[in-house]
Amino acid sequence: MVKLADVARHAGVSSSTVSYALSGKRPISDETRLRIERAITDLGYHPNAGARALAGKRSHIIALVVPLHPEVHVPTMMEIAIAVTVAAREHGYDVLLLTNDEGPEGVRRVAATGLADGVILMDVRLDDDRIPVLRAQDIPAALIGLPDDPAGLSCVDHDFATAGALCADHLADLGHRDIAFIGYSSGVYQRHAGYAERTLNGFRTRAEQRALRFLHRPCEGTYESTAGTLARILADRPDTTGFVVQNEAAIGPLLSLLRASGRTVPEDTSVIAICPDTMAEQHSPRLTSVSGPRKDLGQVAVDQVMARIAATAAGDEPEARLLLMPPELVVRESTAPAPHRS
Amino acid sequence: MVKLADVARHAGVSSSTVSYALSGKRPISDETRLRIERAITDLGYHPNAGARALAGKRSHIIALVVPLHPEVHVPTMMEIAIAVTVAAREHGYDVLLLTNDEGPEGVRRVAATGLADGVILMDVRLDDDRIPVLRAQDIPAALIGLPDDPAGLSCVDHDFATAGALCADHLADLGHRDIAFIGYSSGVYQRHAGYAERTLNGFRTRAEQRALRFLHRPCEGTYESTAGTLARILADRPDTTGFVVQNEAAIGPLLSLLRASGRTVPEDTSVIAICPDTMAEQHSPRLTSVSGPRKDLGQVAVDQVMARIAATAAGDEPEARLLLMPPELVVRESTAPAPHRS
DNA sequence: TTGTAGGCGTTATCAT
DNA sequence: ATGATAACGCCTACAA
Repeated sequence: MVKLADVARHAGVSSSTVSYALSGKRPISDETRLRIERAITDLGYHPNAGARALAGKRSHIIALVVPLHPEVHVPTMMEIAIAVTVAAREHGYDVLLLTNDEGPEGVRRVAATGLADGVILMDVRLDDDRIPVLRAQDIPAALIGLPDDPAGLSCVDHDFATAGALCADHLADLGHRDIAFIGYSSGVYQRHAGYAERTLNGFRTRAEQRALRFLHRPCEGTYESTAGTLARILADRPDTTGFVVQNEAAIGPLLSLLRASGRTVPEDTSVIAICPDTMAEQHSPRLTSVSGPRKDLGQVAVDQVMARIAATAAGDEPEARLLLMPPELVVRESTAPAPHRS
Repeated sequence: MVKLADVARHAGVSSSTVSYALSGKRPISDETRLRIERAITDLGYHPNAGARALAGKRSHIIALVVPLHPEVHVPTMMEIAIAVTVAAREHGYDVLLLTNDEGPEGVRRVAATGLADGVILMDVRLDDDRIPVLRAQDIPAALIGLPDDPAGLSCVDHDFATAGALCADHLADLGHRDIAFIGYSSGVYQRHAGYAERTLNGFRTRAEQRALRFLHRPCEGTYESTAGTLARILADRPDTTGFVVQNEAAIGPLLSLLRASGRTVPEDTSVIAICPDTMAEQHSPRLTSVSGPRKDLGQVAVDQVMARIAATAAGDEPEARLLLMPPELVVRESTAPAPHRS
C-alpha cells in the first residue's frame, strides 16, 4: 500500500506539502505540484479513507435513510436515491444506505460513530421518531417530506396541496361537477404520511371553492380493489365524470375498467393523475397529470445537508429551510370538457 | 467526544482491555466486562469509525453498485438492495451506494481508498467492464448476475434458463401448441444483459423438445407498444393460444388488450408471466408465474463477499462460487388447457 | 486475565 | 512556499 509519505519521498518534498497539494488549502508552486502529481500517478497513490476521516474529522459520507413501506412508489424513491448519490459525489461525498429497521437508532449510530457527516431522511412522517434524535444530537440533516413541526430543520418536498388544487381547478375549468378522488390505501392515511393528506386537503379546499361535488376513496391499487372502488363510486355518484388518481398502481386498472364498462376517456370521463411524467406517458390515452418539479428533490436535499455540514464545521448555526416545490400540470389526452348531462 | 481511553479510565482498566472487551478477541473476566459496559453506557461511548478503520484495516463497509438502466425492474432491484443492507448489518457492515456513472473507476476508488472492504455488483452484463478492475486489484466481490467468464468470481443469479423451460413445459403440458414469448425491449437484448438471453434460450430449447411453435417478440412495455406487439403476433400466428411474458410493464397492458379483443383468460388464451409473486397476485386474473427463489439474492451475495473478505484477511485464496437459484412455478388463474381447435 | 506501547496514514499547527 | 511534528482514536503484538 502506497501512502502519503511515499509520494512525498518520491517527489522530494515533505508529506505536509503533498497533503496541502491535494487539499488545495495552501498555495503550492506549480513546479512542486507537478512533481507531486507525477509521483502520485507513478506510484498509484490513493489516500486512505480511514486516516483521512480520523485526522480530518470528516468521513465525507452522508447517510440516506430509505423507507421500507410497501406503499411508497419504489421507482420514485429510487430515482431520488440515485439523484442523491450523484449530487453527493459532486461534493466529494459518498452515500451510505440505511434502512429503517434499525429505527432511529441507526441514525444515531452513524452520526455518533462519525461514520456519516450528515443524514438525509426519506419518507418523513408527520410525527417521525427519527426527528428527536436529529434534534438531540444536532446532526446535520435534510428531510425529504414535511414533519409536524419543521422548526429548525431543513426540509424539501413536493407542494402536494397545490397539486391537489391544480387537479380541482383543471376539472372545474372543463366543466366537470362530480369528481371522484382515488387515493392510496387507507394505511397510508393512517400512517400520517402527510403527503396524502396534504394533497387531499388542497384538493378539497379548491373543490369547495369551485363548488364541485366530490368523493374520496382509498384504494389498494390491485385490479380487484380498484374494480371495487370504482363500482362503489359509480353506485354512490352515477354522475361522476372526472377522476383524480393519486395511486400509481391503480391507474392501469382504472383505465382498463373504464374501458370495459363502456366509458370512453376522455369523451365520457376525464382522468387526471398525480404521478411522474414518464408514467403518465406510458398509458393510453396518455394521461393529463400533475407531477413533480424539474429539479430533483434529492439534489436539493444534498445541497441542504452540505450547507448544514459546512455551517456546523464553521461553528455557525445552520439556517433552516423549508422548500415546497411547485408541481406542474401537463395536459395530455385523458381530460376533456365534461359531457352534456343526459 | 468520549473516547476509548475515557471509558478505560472510568472503568479503572486499560484501554486495550476495553478494546478487547468490545471486539471479543480475548477473554475478559465477567466483572471487568460489567464495569466496562457500565462505563460505556454511563459515558455514552461510541467507537470512532475512522479510527477503527485506520487501525483495524477494515472499514466495515461494502459497496453496492446499482444499475441506472431504465429497463431493469426497479422494485426488484430495490428489494435486493434492501436485503443487502439488512444482511450486511447482521455482519456488522454498512452499505455504500454506488451508481454506475463513475464507471469502473468508482469500484476502483472505493477499494483503493479503503472506503469499502468489498463490493457487490448488480446488473452484471456478459462482458462487464467492472470485472477487469475486480480481477486486477483482487477486490473481494460478489456479482448478482452472470458474466461471460465467471472464473474465479463469486456469482449468484436466478436460473433463468430453467425459468424459460418451466414456462414451455407448463404450456405444453396444457396442450398449447402455438406460443408467443413477449420479452423486454430490444435494447435489453443488445446490451447483452444475459438474463434475457438465458431465459429465451431455456425456453427455446424446451419448446423445441416439446414440439411447440413459437414466436419471440421484444416489447417496450408501454400500452401502445404492447398493442402493436400483440397485433403483429396475432397477425403472424392467429392460432396462438399461449403467452409467456418476461416484461413487468407489459403484463397489465397485455391483459387489458386481450380482454378488449374478446379473448378470455384463461379459457381462450393462457398467460404465464416471469415476474415476482407479488406482481402476479396483483393482476386479474391472478397470474400463473415463474418467480425467483425464496432466499433473496441480496443475502447470498452478502454471504459471498463476507466469505471473500474473511479469506483475503486470512491470506487464503477465496473460493469461487457460482450459484444459480432455481425458480418456482406457481399455477394461478391465468393458465388452462388449450381450447379445441375450431 | 490484564497492561504497555507502537503504529495505522492524514491533517493541521507551528515554524522557517 | 515549504518542513517538522504532534495529534486523531483505535488495534494488537508483546509483556507480565
